[in-house]
Amino acid sequence: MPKNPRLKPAASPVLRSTADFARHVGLARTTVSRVINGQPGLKQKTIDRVQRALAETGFTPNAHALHLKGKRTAMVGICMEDLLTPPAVRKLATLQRLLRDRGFSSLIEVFTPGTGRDVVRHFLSMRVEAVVFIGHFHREEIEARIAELIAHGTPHLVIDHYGLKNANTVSLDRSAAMVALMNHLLDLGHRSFGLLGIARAPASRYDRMTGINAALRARGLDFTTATLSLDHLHERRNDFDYGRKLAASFLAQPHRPTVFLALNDAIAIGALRGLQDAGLKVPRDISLAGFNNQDISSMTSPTLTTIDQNIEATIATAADILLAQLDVPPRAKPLVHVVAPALVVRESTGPARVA
Amino acid sequence: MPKNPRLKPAASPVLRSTADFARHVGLARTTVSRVINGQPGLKQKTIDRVQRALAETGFTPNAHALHLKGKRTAMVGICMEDLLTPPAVRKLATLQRLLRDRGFSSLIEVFTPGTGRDVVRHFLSMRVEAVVFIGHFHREEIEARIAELIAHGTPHLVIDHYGLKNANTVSLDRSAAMVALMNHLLDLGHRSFGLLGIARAPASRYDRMTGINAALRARGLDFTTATLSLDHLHERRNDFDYGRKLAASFLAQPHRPTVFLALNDAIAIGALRGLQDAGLKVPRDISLAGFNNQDISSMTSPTLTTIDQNIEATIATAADILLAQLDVPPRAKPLVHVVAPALVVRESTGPARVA
DNA sequence: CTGAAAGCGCTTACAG
DNA sequence: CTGAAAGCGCTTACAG
Repeated sequence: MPKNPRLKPAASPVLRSTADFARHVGLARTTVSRVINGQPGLKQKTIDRVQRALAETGFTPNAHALHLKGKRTAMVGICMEDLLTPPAVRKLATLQRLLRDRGFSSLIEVFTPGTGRDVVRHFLSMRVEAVVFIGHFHREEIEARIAELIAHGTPHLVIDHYGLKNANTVSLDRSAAMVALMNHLLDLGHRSFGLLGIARAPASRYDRMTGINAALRARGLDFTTATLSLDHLHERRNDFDYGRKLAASFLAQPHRPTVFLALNDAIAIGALRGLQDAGLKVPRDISLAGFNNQDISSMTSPTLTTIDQNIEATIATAADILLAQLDVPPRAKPLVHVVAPALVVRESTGPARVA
Repeated sequence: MPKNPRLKPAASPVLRSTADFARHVGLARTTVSRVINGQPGLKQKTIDRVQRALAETGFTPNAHALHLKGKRTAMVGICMEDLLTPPAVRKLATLQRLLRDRGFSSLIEVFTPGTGRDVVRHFLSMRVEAVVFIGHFHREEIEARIAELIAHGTPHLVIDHYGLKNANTVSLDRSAAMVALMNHLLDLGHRSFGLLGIARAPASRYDRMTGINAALRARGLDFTTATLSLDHLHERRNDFDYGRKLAASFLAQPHRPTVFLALNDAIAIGALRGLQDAGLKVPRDISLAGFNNQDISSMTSPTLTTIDQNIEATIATAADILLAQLDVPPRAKPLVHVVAPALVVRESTGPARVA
């Protein structure tokens, strides 16, 4: 092995094709191909010779040529809404690992508004065997992409965006999550709920709003009088700082809810900081709940009551559903799977403070 | 357009090749190819006809065939140490975005111990134009991979692992980071330092230990008496919980340092929780510093003194270095770039408590 | 302006 | 047991 390969490129010219390689070993391309693919009926001596040269030169057959010849690409395209929110990244990491374990490599792209078409086109041109979407997307854009995939006969799966037309989906029952959380809070005496970053209008039967509404109705409470949202006062960011600002705005109001329900743990932790900055104690003065059960939620003071998405199980299911679609005629009806969440009660929720 | 494409596959058979497509439009493959590649000298009417059919059918040329014909793959392989630590993911997200902006797609794989060979082989078989490693790897394994890439004439870059033989690297000057932090703490009167998750032996001139040593020596202090590490008492995890456990172990010791230096923000925040659980106030009773300046570090109570890696600038530099290697003869000497960190002083560090 | 032919790097019948 | 030939889906000279 040369000491500095950069200075002696001539010593071992790069072998670019089986033709190059076969010439180098002194055999026919066919023979080389057979050894590489482990086909029977070769002299052990020939096999050894090729294997040794393979190891020495590090020659790798061109995957593109293999795929042209009909070998499956074993690639899955993954469209991410973003690579910044911890739960989304954790889903990606889990899915990537599961796919890798089953021999698939992942082509990962971020699907920013307007680029969806190009991303899916790129996946199709790479002849991926399936496409996964992780996140919540612009409805019409993703539905158009899915129609395109269906027309091409390429299986798809959407993780986290329930209610898309003709789409195979795996998504969390956020309604059930909120029912569980609301019941916990209602039992603690809470009747006035501040919503942090949670959209007002119910969008589907598995949305948070649906659950909040249902839980209130079941106790004979009215949504409009029981909830308050100040989301419109700040630029939407869904991060710590947004939560902190929202908390500050609530404290500037005359009427203060007895509990905050946050869209995610980041907003909840930001709100916690905002409340503590104002000298309030959680949960003595006000209760607080997050969503996602990120690791950090058990490290704050107080620790955070939150919802666990059960990501490992969700993604395992998703991988199964996805791979089951391969090599099988497409289903007539889309497959819709809903995952149950788990309420995690910690220190940040307590009895409602009597006004 | 059919209402439900799944039920009428016969209505629009999937077009798999330019031959299929050309037949569908009633033209020669050559002509279709020329339209797709925007070559001159075609009747506008022909161009329109092809474009329309392209839009209607959603036909996408097979990328593998294109690459076989010599078209560049415009792919970059990215090897990640893991997809779980926030700074690593942020680097990945930033790099992926920059590469995409310049027309490259990213093939992302997690490089777990022992899989390095397969990962790099896969990248080579896909004929990626360059390979990036993000993280800190098993030294011999990554050096072998880099030698392989060099032998294949494929450019590479390692982000975050300084001191690899013959490797192009971009890495943070962690030594300078620790010097800045130590000087800040020494000025506050600290003389006894608890190290949380920070390796004891200096590994290179840009390592944390090098900086800690240098800062102590400059004040005439002895490393052995000035620092204490209890890392060995718990299973290494580098997460919140590891920090919490380490803090508890320190509190069980007879002699308590006046400040904790943590490997990262997660360990620092876990330690903060551990200290608070024991009824201690930070920084009144003990000071605490993290590393990475994650968003969360400005939301804790107290907010965390930490080090900013300046990830955006680092990755921008990395992308420039990487892409500059393309279409250019390989450099004789490896390129080694070191990035300067920034100390971020917040509430968690204060004057040393007098014993 | 359009089409038939060669060739990219492979594998797979088919001959020897 | 090994090798020459065809063909996967493209593009690019080269003819018409």
